[in-house]
Amino acid sequence: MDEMTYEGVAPEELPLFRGLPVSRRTDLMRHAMVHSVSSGTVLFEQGEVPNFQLIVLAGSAQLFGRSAGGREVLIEAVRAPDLVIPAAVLTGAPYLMQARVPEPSRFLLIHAAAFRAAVEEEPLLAHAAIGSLAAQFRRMVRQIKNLKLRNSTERVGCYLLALSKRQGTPDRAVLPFEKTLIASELGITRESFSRALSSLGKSGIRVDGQTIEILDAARVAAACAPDPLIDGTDGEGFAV
Amino acid sequence: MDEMTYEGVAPEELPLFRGLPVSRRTDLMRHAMVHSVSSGTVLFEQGEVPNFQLIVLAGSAQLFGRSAGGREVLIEAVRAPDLVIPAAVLTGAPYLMQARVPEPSRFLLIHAAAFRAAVEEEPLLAHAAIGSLAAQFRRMVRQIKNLKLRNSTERVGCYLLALSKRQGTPDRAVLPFEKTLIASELGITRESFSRALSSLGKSGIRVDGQTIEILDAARVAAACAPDPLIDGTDGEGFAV
DNA sequence: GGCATGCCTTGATTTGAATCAATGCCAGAT
DNA sequence: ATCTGGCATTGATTCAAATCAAGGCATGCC
Repeated sequence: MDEMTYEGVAPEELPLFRGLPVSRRTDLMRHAMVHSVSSGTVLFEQGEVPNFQLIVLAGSAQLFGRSAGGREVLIEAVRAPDLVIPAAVLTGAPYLMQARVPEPSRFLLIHAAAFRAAVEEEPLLAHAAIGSLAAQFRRMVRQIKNLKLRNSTERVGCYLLALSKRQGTPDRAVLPFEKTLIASELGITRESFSRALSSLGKSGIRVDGQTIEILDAARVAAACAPDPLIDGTDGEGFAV
Repeated sequence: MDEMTYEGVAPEELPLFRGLPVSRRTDLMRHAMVHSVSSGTVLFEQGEVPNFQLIVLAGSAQLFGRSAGGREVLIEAVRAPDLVIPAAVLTGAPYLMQARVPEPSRFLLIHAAAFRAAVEEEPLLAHAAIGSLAAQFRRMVRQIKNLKLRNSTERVGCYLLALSKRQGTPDRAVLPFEKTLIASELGITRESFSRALSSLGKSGIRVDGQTIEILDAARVAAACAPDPLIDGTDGEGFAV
């Protein structure tokens, strides 16, 4: 299929809404709309107070942290289906990150007040919000451990191993976005990322554009000490 | 008062339980117990599956991340009254951090399954859990921004400014624990922390043991570029 | 007292990563 | 086909922070 721009779920099919009383769902949908946005769109800026709970129906959003000096780093990518920073929306606190869209994507926007009210009253929604919040919290903890306990080469190596595992291809990994972005996600410069990749060459890694061949995963693991409590994912305990 | 070892709230007075149907509260308390623990106690290890939701009634808990190599860093301190990593308990996923107690403290322990069930069914509890999760998520995001966007001296300077503000003493800050620990929280070595403090001397800071005099907060701020979206706290939106 | 022990500071040195700079390599536009 | 702009690599160099090493200053203990 070409024009696969808009894959993903229809709003009514969201696991988030599964099992919800029909009245509740229609009520929520009255305070909601679907937005299709093109690559590059800024969804919100850091410092803004949330107006909507955004839900990724298709595509993804990238969350950036920016310093006063204008330097910008990728903190997280949110993929469909998930909530975009429920922590800010549910507390009504200003966003700590900017959200941008790296590919054509579709979002469900629910007015913040309506979403908060619905979560307060509806245990199933609360459950979904808790699942999303918990998963996001744990991703942040993993990232902090990664930053504090590993050097840059280890971070890169473990990133590749985790990626290949997630993609189901033990002998290679395809980078999901530009190397510069990945570098900032890993807390290093693009140059250091490039050097880390080439220094992993002696552990059995070959770089070909966005594709990284992993010739000897065991050797990479020996060099980088992957750890399920840092690199793992929690699986789909709570779908949204 | 001497013997102020056990300050803090009584379990029945927890905001968490405020407004809860009495039946629910007694039901929860049947699955709960209060534990008073001495300094140094390990509450749980990273990798363990949670048995209890721990709630800090008095004192605090420190959360550490450990690498395979045995290196250990402070990730967060949880102070009364708050939940200790609801993210792990509510998802049933293994702890990503070890919890230790740095001072005599008192905890309420609620059996994990009972706590999960209660949160599922009781909107008020769900609300409290969401508030705690959201606040903790945001603290992690701030920490990541701090690590990725600042150098070590900036981190130390902003830490001191935030501390003095939190303590209500604009002209000084009292370090809440050993410098080695704070250093690991800030992602640097104790030596670098010490050097950062002395290099902040030329911005108007004097070190006297655990007390740091801030002679000229404006100059420190100029050197370290504090940012409410990194150093701020969200206030007590959701008390637990 | 004297002497461990733990925590911190300071200095010397090394090292990992950032920065600076140049070049290469596309994909898309003309 | 040639130009162009964005991204990536590579090398040279600088710089920040870690590491290594020594000493200081408490506190508690015998």
